[in-house]
Amino acid sequence: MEIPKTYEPGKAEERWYQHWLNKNYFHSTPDEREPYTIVIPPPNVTGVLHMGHMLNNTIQDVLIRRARMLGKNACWVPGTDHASIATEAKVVQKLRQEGIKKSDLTRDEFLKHAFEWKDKHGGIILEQLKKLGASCDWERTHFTMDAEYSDSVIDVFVDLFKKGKVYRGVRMVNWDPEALTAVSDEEVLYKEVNSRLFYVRYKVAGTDDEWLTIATTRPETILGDTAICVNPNDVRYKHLHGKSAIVPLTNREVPIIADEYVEMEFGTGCLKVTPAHDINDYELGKKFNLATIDLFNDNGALNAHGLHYEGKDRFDVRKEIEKELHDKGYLVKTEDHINKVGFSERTNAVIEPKLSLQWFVSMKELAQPALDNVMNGNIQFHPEKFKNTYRHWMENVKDWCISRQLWWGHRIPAWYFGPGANDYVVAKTAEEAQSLAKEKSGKDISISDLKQDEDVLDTWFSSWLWPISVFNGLTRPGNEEIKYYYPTNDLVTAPEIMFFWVARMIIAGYEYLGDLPFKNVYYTGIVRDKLGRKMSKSLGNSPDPIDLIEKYGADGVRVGILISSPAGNDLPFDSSQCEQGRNFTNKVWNAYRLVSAWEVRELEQPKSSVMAIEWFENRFQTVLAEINDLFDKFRISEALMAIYKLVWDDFCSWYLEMIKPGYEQPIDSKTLEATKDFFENLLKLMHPFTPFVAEELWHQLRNRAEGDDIIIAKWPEVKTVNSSVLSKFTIAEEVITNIRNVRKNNNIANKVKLELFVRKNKDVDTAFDSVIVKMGNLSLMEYVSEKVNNANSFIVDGSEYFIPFGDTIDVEAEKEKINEELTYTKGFLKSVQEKLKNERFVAGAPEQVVAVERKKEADALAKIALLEEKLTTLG
RNA sequence: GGGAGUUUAGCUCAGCUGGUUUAGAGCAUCUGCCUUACAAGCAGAGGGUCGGGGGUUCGAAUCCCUCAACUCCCA
Repeated sequence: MEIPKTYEPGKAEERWYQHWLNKNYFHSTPDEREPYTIVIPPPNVTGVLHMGHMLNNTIQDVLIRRARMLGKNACWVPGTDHASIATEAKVVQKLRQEGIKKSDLTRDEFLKHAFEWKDKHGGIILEQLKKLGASCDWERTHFTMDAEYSDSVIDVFVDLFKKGKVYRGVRMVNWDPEALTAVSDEEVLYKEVNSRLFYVRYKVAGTDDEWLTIATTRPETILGDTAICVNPNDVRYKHLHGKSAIVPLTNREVPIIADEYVEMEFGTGCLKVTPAHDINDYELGKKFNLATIDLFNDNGALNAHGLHYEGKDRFDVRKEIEKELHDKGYLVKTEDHINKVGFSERTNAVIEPKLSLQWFVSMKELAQPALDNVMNGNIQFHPEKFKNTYRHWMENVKDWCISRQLWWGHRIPAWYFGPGANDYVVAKTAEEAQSLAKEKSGKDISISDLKQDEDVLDTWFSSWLWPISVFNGLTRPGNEEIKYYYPTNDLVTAPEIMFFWVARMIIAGYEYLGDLPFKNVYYTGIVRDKLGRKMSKSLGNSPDPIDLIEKYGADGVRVGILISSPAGNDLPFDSSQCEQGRNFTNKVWNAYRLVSAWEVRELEQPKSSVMAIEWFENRFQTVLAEINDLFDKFRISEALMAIYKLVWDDFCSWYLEMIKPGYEQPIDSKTLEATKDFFENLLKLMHPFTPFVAEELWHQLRNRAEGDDIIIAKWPEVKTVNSSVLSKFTIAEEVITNIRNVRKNNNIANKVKLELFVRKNKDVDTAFDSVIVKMGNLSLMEYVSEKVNNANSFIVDGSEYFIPFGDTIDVEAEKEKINEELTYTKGFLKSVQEKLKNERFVAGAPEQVVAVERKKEADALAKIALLEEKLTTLG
């Protein structure tokens, strides 16, 4: 049967994925084995796969597949997140295209549309993950709005409320006037924008013509001013302390207060204070008991406090008020100014700090165990540098605003029974709420009198329970699965969501199960394009992962994306890396083609093959130990590189060439069997990274019994290494490379057999001579006591090697080469000798270090002598 | 404004508590080969004063200080 010259991934991938599914290999149930668990960072339910997912999920699959081979009960839980803001925005947009306004729908009608949308687009991303080869336990697929999951979210809200950790309060929130919702601090992007600084003068009350000038970037908020603030140390304004100023246009009188918060150098050193519309002013307002005047409607237009500007948008008012201030003589001047403005991550609207009644989680106490257990190493971050960032945040943690003015999500289980600020209860159901309300109010209240809070919970308020709720750890406490799978092992995610998600999962873990949610957190980098830009939909610079898989094969893409992505570093992605990955799968494919084509016969095993096998055995063991170590340290791409080199360089370029019989020659069975064993072990190491081609060749290489699949094969065992074999081979390798160089320099074809004479200057091990003869294509290898004239020569490990080829030798070129080597060696010798001449070095450095330097000196001296001798011979 | 991190070959990165490192790998580059496993390949080669400056030390890519550039987080 003709085996194709290049590996064709498409069909094999589909076949093997289906095979794995049929065999139920991805499914896990608790048993007596050690569990190994990963919960997927749930992608947005309506999302599509992008390169960031590819990186993230490939790493998870590598970890889970290796764990499976190590004999652990591997469980990778997949699922999706309802992503309230993003999904609701998409549904609103889709309805708008159909001419339906959200405001025309009831909550139930809107949710019906939303669920339709979710059913249509939801889960596409999970199907895409299958193409990548993700070995998730699909029977465990969860969605953050599934009934039982939602129960756990509501339970936690009620519980935290009972513990006094959830409270309702007026707070300055980041208001998105477009989405008409509060957004969390983390969803605000600060950008530098060119704006203007307006210098406006306020009259000092009780004077005829004394003015003070303030500088502001937001003149439209003047109408909400309730104080002027100066620095108490500012001599320019000392006389004004305790006086009042008249706010332009409104003619309101406001106090002049003094606080060190004001920077004397900024602007004029006078700050206008608008507690309703700036977080710092709000704090000042609290401190000085100032009035707050809220100027804006929810949509960013001015309300009645805005006087004649009522109903106009904040940015229009900025322009108009500038003109009015100017016309009335209040505007002193304007300056160009660069300041940072917050934008909504979702709608890109300018965020308006706004006082609003919201629900909060009080974080300080909850955060403590989460901080401690990362700092003390119970939970490990990879790379560790992220601990610093984490600590900084956790030590300064602020209360978490968890209410969102949206419909898509978990509705807040608070029920209002009256107009008073405290006329509400928190309960899971209307019935419970009713009895609580009766109790609280002392009145007879019917269910229809209760009005449930309109808001939903922040999406992260459900995803922080992910590692617990996918095992129903809250709704069915202490169940078999939560006991078995929790704490999970490794979490693979992006550093951007360290606070949104990672920190909060840790908090929830300690609060609800008294234990960490995972032992290791592996932070991936951001996938960037060649120009270093973050890959994003809006830039259109992100390749479609599915296209890449079709072009290079899933294995090729997996290798391409992992080959240069150390933990925590950004990954500049270029599709040429996938090409490298595809080439790798093809290389292995062809190695198989070679091995499969040999005809076995009962032959004596050549010496060179015996040595090759002994060498590769040891080489494999060495690299295996390295790979295991790299995995333990989460240095995934380095582990991949080690495997890549082991397969390509050691196995294909060296080992197979060493044992390869001549063209159309048979092979002895011992060598063939050993080779197939090696091949199997290599496939095992490859399998986590390139599962498809590994499974394919596993089955091609040998006839397999039912169920003998590489996905559940046993990861190779580490054995002790005979390092002397390795060092002997290194010398043989160097001799062979030198022979090849002689061929190349003299234009001698590979087919032409050469003679090699060796003058040993010390004991030379001859174990690999047969390998040298074969790989160098020698007709003769002989040990001599005299140097050989008219020969190309080289020195390896103190011995001289001669290849007579008098006719073509280029004496000048040869001399030049020797001189170059001589210069280098002399330079090297000099640096070593300088060290050794230094008495303080000899006295101060450890004995071993000095001994090493002495050996370097001796070797260099011997080499120089040989080189100089060669030069004289050449004349 | 506060904090953290990064800076080693054209690119992406190794190089642990300073000493077999006049610095390694992969890719890219260059040269020669279509040698029947693979040109998606083989063989060989070139390429870095380790961001600049200063210091500690017998010895610094590695430790300290300083300057510069870039990145991220927080306000």
